Amino acid sequence: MTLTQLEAFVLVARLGSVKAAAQALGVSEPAVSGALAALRQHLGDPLVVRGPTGMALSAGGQRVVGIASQMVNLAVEAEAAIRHAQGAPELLRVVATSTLAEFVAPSLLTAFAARVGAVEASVGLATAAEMSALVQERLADVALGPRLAGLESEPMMRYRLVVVAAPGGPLAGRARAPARGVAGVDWLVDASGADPDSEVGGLLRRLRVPEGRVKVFPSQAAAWAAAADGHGVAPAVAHLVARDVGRGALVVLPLEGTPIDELWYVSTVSADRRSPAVTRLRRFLATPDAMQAMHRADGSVPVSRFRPPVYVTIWS
Amino acid sequence: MTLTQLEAFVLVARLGSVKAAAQALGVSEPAVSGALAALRQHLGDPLVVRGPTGMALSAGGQRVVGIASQMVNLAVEAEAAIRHAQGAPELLRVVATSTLAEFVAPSLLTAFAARVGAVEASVGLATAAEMSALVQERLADVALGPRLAGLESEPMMRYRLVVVAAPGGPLAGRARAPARGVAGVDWLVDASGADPDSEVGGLLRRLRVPEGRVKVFPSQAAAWAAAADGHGVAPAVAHLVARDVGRGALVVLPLEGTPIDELWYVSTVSADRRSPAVTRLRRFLATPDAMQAMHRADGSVPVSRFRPPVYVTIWS
DNA sequence: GCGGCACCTAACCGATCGCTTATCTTCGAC
DNA sequence: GTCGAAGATAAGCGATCGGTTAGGTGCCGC
Repeated sequence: MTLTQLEAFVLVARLGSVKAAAQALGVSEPAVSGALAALRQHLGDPLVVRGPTGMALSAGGQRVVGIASQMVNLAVEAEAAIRHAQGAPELLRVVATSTLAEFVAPSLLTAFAARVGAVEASVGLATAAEMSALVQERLADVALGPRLAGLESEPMMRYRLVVVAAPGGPLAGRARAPARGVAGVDWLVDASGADPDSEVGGLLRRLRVPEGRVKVFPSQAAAWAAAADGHGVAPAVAHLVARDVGRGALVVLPLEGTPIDELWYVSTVSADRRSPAVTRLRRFLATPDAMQAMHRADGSVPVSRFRPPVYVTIWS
Repeated sequence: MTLTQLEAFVLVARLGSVKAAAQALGVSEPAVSGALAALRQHLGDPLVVRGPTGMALSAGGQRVVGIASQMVNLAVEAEAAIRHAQGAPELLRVVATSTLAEFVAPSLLTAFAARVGAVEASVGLATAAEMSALVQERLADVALGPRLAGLESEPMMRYRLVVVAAPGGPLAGRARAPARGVAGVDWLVDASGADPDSEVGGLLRRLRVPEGRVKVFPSQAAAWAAAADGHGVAPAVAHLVARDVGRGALVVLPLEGTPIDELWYVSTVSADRRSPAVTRLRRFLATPDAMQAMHRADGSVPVSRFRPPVYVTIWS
C-alpha cells in the first residue's frame, strides 16, 4: 500500500473513471489501472467496480475511500508543516478554468502575494469536473471557476459572457439574431470550450454548435485574435474584451441567448481543513484590492515577469 | 515518503532511539537509520537529532510526527475496514510482558473470543518501553503489563511477586532473610527479567543482583523448572506457582523486600480511537468470566490446541 | 585520550514501484 | 452482430525501496 496507489484509488472513486483520474494525475491510463490493481490485491477487495455510470465503490471501497483520502491529505500537510517550520513561503496551488487562469489568476495572486507576503503561488488548469477532486485530494488548495459541489464555494466575481466577431461579419448591425444566424461559422474557443461542464461548453451545447465547428486555441487571447481576423466567432468575457470592442477590433454579436450573466466562484475545503494561506486568500478576495486586481486583468503581462516572492507558474 | 519511512520515524521519535525502534520493528538498525535518512532528505529536515537524552525532535519533526502517526494509524484502519466489510473476523493484536503472554493472555483471549466471536487474537511479546509506542502506532491494539503513560491504562488484575527456589536451599526455614542471603546464587528469569522497566527487572535492581548472576530462560515455566531442580532462585507470580509450592516442588523464600503486591494493567488508545473489538475486550475484562480465565491460567495448555475462531499465535 | 556505544554511511541485492507502449477483454450501443 | 470505448493485462524499463553486512564517525565516561 503506497500513497501513490491510494491517490489513484481515491481519484478514480471521485471522478468515476480510470481515464479521468489518469488525466488529472497527468499519467497514462494503465499507470492508474496498475496502481489500482496493486491496491486491490493488497487489500483483497475490488474497491471500485464497473457500474452503469462509471466506476462505483464496492462495500469495502466505501469504507476505505475516506481513510485513503485522509492519508493523502496528511501527506500534503506533512510537507506543508515542514515548509512552515523552516520559514519557507507557504505553497498555494490554485486550479482554475482556462480563462481565469489566463486573465484573472495571475494578477489576483500577484496582488495577494504582495499583500500578505511569504506565499508562493502557482496556477494550474483543470476542467470543472476535475477541480473538485483535485481540491479534495489536496492536489490543489484553491479552485477558481464554477460553483463546485462538495466544497465550500463562494462567489468571487460577476462576469458577462458574450459572443464576439470581427466587425462586418454576417450578423453585424442586426438588433437580434437567432442562433442559426451563425450556422456554418467556426467557433473559436480556448481550452474551456472543450470542457462540457464549463459555461462556454454549455453555451455551445445550447446553441447546438457541431463538434467540427469548434476550433480550440491554446489561449483565449489567440482565439480572440483569430476572431478579430475574421476567422469566426468567439465566446468572450465582456469586460476582458472591452478594450478590443472599444477600439473596434471586435464587435459583440446580438445573439439569441446572450449575454449570459454568470458568477465565478472560489472553492476550497471546509474551514477547519484549510491552510492559513487559503484562509487569507479567501479573506483577500473580499477586499477592494482583489476586485481591482481581477478587473485590471488584461492578460498582457507575460507569466515570466513575476519575480519572488511570487512565482506564478502555469501547469497543465 | 513511504509509510515504512513514516513508521520508522515515528517509532524513533517515540522510543528516543534508532536501535529501540529497529528492535520494535524487528529489523536491523541500519534499516531504520536508512528509512530515516530517506525521509529526512525527502522533507529536507533532520526530523530527529541526537540529544543528551536520546533522539529529540527538531522543530519540523515536532510538527510532522503527529501527522505521520496519523497516517500510519489510518493505514491500519484501512486494512481493518476492509476485513470488516468482508465479514472477516476482527484482528486483535495484543502485546504483553513475557509472563502475561505465557500464562494469562492465552486463556484470557480464548475466553474472550468464545464470548464475543468473530475475533482473531494474537499475542506478542514486548518490553515495557516498547509497549506504549507499539499501541500508539497501532502495531498492536492492546497492551497487557505495567501502567503505561500516554495511554488509557486500567488495572486488570492484582498479583503478588515472590521469589521461589527448591526446598532445602540456603534460605530454607529462615523466617526473614536479607538480600545478601542469596548472594552468589543464580537468578533464573524469563525475558522480562532482562527488561529493566519490568517489575522483575526492578526487583533485581533493588536487590543489586549482578548481571552475571541473571540467567534468562525462554519461558517462565522453564525458569521455574530450573529453580525446582536447584539451579538457583526465581522470581515468580505467587498464584502461578501455587500448585508447585503446594506439592512441595518449590518453596517461597522469605526474602527481604518480598512479597511485592502489584497490578497488571490493560492499556489501549483513547476511547474515540478504539476499534470495536478493543472496546469489547476492555468491557470483558470486568466480567467474572475474565477473572476466572486469568486465574485459571496455568500455562499448561499448548498454544496449538486453540482452534478457530481464535488463533492465538505468539510473535516476538 | 581512549574505549565503547549509538548513529550514520557505504555497498550491495532482490523485490517492488511507477511508468511506458501495446494488446486483450468486456460490455453497451446501434 | 459488430463496433467502439473503457478498463485490464502484458511486457519491459529504470528508479526506488527495504533490507542486509561491514565499516566509519562523533560523543560520552573513565
